[in-house]
Amino acid sequence: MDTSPTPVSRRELNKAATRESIATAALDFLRNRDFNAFTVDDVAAAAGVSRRTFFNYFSSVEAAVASFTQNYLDQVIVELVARPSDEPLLESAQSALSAGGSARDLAILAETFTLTQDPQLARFQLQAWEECSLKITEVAKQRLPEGTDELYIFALVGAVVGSCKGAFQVWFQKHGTNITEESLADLRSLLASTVGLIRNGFHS
Amino acid sequence: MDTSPTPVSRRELNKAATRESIATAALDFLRNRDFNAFTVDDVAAAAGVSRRTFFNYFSSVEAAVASFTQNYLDQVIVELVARPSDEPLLESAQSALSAGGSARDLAILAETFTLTQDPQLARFQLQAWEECSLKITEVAKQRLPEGTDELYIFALVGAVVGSCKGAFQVWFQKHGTNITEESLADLRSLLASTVGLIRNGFHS
DNA sequence: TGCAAGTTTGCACTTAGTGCAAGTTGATGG
DNA sequence: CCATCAACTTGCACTAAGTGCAAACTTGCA
Repeated sequence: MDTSPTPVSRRELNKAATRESIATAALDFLRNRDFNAFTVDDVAAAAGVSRRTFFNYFSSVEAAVASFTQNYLDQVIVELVARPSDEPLLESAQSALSAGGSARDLAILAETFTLTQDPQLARFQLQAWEECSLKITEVAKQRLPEGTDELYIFALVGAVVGSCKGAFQVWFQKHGTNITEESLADLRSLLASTVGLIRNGFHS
Repeated sequence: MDTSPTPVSRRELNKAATRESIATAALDFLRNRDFNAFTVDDVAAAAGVSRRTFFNYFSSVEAAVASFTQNYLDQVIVELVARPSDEPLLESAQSALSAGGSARDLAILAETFTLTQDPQLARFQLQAWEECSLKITEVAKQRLPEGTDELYIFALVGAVVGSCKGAFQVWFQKHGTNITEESLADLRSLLASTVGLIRNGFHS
């Protein structure tokens, strides 16, 4: 457990570090400067990398910032596919959401709900959720019995992802980026309630 | 009914015509050329307008194309707020969705599910749905009894919008951009089923 | 008719994003 | 340890996006 089972090459480590460094630099600029008061060159310089390398990693500053949200949601998907495949889908979803991704990524995901004054950034965040939906749809198609109605699958995934996004927003309104054991417990509770509503219906 | 009740000035008519002309030109280019084989200058020229004017109306080609989706969803919202305010929300939603917006906007909305190979366009489409969610949230807050749980509202709106988006996708997979009385009836039926699932639950 | 307010346009400028070729760095086998 | 190859980084040059500004033009209104 102490030595990583997959021997990670120095190359991969470097790439990961560079990626991280760029994303962090981008986030810092977004936090501290006015929304449009900096350029890609600034971010690249702060990350200790050439402008060209920046674009080798991300197609824009917004994409770099959205990578945190991507990471978080990807982690949730990993948890989801790790669930036993005979477990009911909504239970798997709730477990995966409770397990969650890294606390740091979650904090940044929450923070980006405010940084979303910048419409271009908002669009990239939305795309992260959309890709999450696509991946979940794949999982759902494998889990649900052969020949399940397409509408059921698409509506289910859309409803789960859409309402959970809502739950994250409500959670952030209450707790801000303040991640503690209590606030995380509250998040789990909100997500559980949400999944419950999806399962049992909103009954208008 | 023959003369418009609100006297629309020539100014407004001109602006609307220009806007329409630009959006249509943008859509045509997207249909006929390869995704990145044309520029804003091309679109502006085709619309009979200067490059600068293009940017007075839309911030990008993608925004121009997404305006059709915007229009359609805005129309649905208009239908929604027109419903009696004592009607249960989910019934209002279903009626509004059945009434729908213009058939042309709907056809284009459907079509954009394929044009979505272009990620930047996809992001603008997602933003249209997101703004739709925001507006519905406003309506929901006014309709639901004072003091309704925030989570309930956000989850409900997220679930409705997310699952209906799914329904539109399923519908488009079946019918393409072919809008007939039959296909529209099928769309209404799909949306009704979807709202039913939201109301009564997915029961995993 | 003539003035005020709203719209369009051209121009100049900064920045985003990309292809390409040359330079650097890490992995690998002798 | 070195030679070699593949992967990664960088600089350069270029196209096109997007914006501020001021001049020209349209429309509304008295």
